[in-house]
Amino acid sequence: MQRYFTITQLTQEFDVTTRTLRFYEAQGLVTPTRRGRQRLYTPGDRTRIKLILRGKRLGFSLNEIKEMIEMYGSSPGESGQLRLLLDKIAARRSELAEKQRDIELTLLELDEVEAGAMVRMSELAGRTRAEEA
Amino acid sequence: MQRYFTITQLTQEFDVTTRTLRFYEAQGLVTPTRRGRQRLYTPGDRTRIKLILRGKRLGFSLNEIKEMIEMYGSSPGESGQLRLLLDKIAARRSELAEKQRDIELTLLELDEVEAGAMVRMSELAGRTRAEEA
DNA sequence: AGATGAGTTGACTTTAACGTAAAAACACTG
DNA sequence: CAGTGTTTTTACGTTAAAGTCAACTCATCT
Repeated sequence: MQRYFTITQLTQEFDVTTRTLRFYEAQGLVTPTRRGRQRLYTPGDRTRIKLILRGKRLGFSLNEIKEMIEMYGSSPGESGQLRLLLDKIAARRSELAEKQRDIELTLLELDEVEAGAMVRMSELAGRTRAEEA
Repeated sequence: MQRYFTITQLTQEFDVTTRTLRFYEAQGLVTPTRRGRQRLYTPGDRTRIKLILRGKRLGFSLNEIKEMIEMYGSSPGESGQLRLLLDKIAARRSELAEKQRDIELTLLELDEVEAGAMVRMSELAGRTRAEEA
């Protein structure tokens, strides 16, 4: 049961460079503790990195990702801030829903392209058999 | 029934700048015809622009998008090329599937954040009623 | 003819997200 | 204790995807 991860452990696990992790730190996306100069990443830091990379795969910018991550930790005491938080959540949800639709459409189009390719494939096979005969 | 779109029509419809559309053209992503110097976009060009923007929303780079768009138009006559095409399709599909999973996870987390916020909200409401009494 | 407005080209600038290289600090290993 | 490997800081470079600005063309309106 390991309490801390070194930077290289994480770069290997997530296939990123140290430069990348330090950059994320400079942007305030993670804040590993230090033993002397050395960075020590907690399991919590590791989770945040996972969130960051997931956000990137979905095409969010680091700034957007930062906002989302901050939503996770925040528990605003004031009702106005709570409303703002709920609004942000709703906004993100509809963005994600749009991405879902985009994916569905793209998958459908891939189906069509593939179907076309299969047809061509069988045409080729037929021609080959004909030539063999 | 309009055969052509001007560049500004499309910038308004898709909320992009002319610079953007010209840039996409320079990258070979669209190739509007010309009347003199002026660009004329066909409905087909318009569709391609839609595809580009959809790709961007999903976090694909313009190069990746170009590859995908070229897949659509391609009908390779040779079986090796066909295999390559099918492989690319499969690769894209799994990428998209990963994005779908990423979205699901993110949505679940948003649910949690929202639930937390609702709890806080009702706490605040309770306190307010208590103070009124 | 002059002004107005849409469109074009070309060049330079910007921003995000890192890459790369240099120099120095530590930790161990023979 | 010299050498080796890992990590750190600092600083400059790079790439993708446009933004911005200037000068120009062309058609149209007055």
